Amino acid sequence: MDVLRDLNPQQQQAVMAGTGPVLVLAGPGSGKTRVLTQRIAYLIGQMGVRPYHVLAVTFTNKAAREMGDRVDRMLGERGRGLTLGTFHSTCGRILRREADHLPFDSNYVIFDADDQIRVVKQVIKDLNLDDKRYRPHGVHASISRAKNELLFAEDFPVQTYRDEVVKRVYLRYQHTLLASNAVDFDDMLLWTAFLLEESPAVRERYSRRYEHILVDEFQDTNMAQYTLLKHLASFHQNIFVVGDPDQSIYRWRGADFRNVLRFDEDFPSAQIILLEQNYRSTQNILDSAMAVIDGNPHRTKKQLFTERGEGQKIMLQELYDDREMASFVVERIARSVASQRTQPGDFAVMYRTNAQSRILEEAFLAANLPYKLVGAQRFYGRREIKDIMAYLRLAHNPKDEISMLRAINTPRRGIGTKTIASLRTYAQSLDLSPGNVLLDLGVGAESEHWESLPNRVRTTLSPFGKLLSNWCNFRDDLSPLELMDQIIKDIAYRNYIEDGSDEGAERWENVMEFRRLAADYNEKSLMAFLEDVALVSDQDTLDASANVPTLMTLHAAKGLEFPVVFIVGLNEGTLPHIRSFDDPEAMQEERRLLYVGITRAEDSLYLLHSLNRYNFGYSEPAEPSRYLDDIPMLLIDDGYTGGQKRRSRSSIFRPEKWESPEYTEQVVEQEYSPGMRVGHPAWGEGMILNSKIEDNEEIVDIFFEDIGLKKVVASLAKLTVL
DNA sequence: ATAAAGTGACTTTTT
DNA sequence: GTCACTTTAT
Repeated sequence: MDVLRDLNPQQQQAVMAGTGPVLVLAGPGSGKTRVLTQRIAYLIGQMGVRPYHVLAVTFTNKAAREMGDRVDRMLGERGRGLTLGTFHSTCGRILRREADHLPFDSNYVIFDADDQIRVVKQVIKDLNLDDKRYRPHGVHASISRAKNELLFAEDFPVQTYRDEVVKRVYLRYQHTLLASNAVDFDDMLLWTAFLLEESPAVRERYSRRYEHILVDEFQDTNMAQYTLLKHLASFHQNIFVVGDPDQSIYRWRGADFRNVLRFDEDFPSAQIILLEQNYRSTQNILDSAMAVIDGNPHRTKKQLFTERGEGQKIMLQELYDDREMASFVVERIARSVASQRTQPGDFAVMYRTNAQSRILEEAFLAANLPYKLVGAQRFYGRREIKDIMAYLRLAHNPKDEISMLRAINTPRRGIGTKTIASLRTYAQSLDLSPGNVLLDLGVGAESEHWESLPNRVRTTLSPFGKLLSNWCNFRDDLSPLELMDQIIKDIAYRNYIEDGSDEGAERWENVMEFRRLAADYNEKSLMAFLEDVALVSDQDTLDASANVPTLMTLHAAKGLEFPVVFIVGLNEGTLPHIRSFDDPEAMQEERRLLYVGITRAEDSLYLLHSLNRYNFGYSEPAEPSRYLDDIPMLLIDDGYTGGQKRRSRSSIFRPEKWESPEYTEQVVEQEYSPGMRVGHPAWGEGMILNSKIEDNEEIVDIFFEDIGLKKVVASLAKLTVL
């Protein structure tokens, strides 16, 4: 196979490894996707394995699609029939097929993060628990963790009183899901692992079917995923995994990079292959990445190398605050593009938390430069999309209680909390789902439930029940798009959403966009549409076609590469994030996160930190990230020779608009002096401690009674002299 | 039952 | 500073 000529010896060794377990430890940019796809091509093209017997799993749809495209290019027709998908979609398919062995039907719906929290909230309310003491997010996190550890509610370990409460919530949570004929993300893995574990016949069937298993990003697997892989490989041990423990960044989601070590123990005959040659970055970038990651204990050091040469130094820049950081980024990009050396699409800006994106977006908007932001939440999380989804889901599966609760009074149709409560209690007393009672009430006085319910309740519910039963009747004869249009018309959704405001118009635009997405499913089922929408990830929404800079979190950046990378907010508290401070394991993950970010860069890397960082909308003094100290000076270009003034104040960057005539000609006078008392709209009253003019701005230190010392720019803060 | 006004948590990362 | 949820007034 001549493709092998393009591979280095280690890559070739991996691609052509014989049968049995193989562990490929692949550094960043070492061509792991190529190895995976070539391996598939090798198995099918050279070893005569039928595509039907090959299973390849990834974490994102995008990665799966990319691999699929590459395999397609190499094998064409010969590759048809290969199973290639994310863990969740693969499990989803198995669960639908094997629903007979499971406590739900094959037309189950998938509860997304938002639905999961809603269920927990509902349960906490139903159990009369205090949602201040037991925060839905926290309780859900405990449940999710348990599921990832393959623990059902019945087996939830109880050591504290809180555990006891969580267990009760978990039991009822799971009950609600099953009554709704629903599974959550964690369940998809959990039920599949359970199925393979409990039913030897099913296990054997799938293990024989998937004779060759390939896994991408293996370091991100959790216990459930690892277990199900082990079961699938139980008959043949033909499991080929690719991963990098240094790029494990999903610990909070249950991922355990120790699965890489476990693999070696569970499959003692495993061949281990190291890929260390990097084809992406310059040596300076790799050296700084290694300098950062070497700060983590207990790891096997990797020696990443490239044939690309040293390249430019790492650009380190200190700025006054996040706003200046954003302006700096935009300015640099604009200048670089203007100089014709680069294209807008060559740039990526990465940050630790989503909240940091806003200030960047504002800077791009202000400069009139287009950009794209990675994040599905922006679309699928919108109220109007969730509303329509609730209706579609309800039509598909009337048992879905969460969708029922959302749809029943959106738009308002006079069904309030009281009415809903009596519907729920009544349904519960008969062990029916509220949706089914609702459906039946649609027929009016003929309904078997009619006499049992108060007049007010049944007359308000009946019309909605009628609507719902209509949709349920249509659903199999209509395409997802036609059903959506019918629903939108029946509930007069446009009228509800378009209130004349710009926001209303935008919402309706989103609904139209959602329609276009549904139009792709004319030949497919409503179920397929619902499943795909539930399983899209942020990374999947990235469209590579637009030639504009990309903004994303460091998490979303994994697997991507860009000629120029900016990592912003390299401050203590942001990266590493303050929430990780007290947990050594979490701190190691923060470091890996930066490692992932650095290794995305091909040619240029900017590391930015600021003297002040915004937190909850307040600006407060900030320290540079500790990780910056780990990067050797000689790799760094901080705009000065020798790096002496590395963190000096004079390096503060001033955006251009501040140098516009109005600002530069007019000299700011010092208005405030120590001892004066002032009022601030948000922070209350305070006393001036110090005031000085800097870069034609008056910078005032104020001690506020309520929140302590703050540094503000007088012209921006709306101060009043008291 | 609903709209308006007030309160409090929230910001880590997502299939 | 923002969101979602709760209380209050209509």
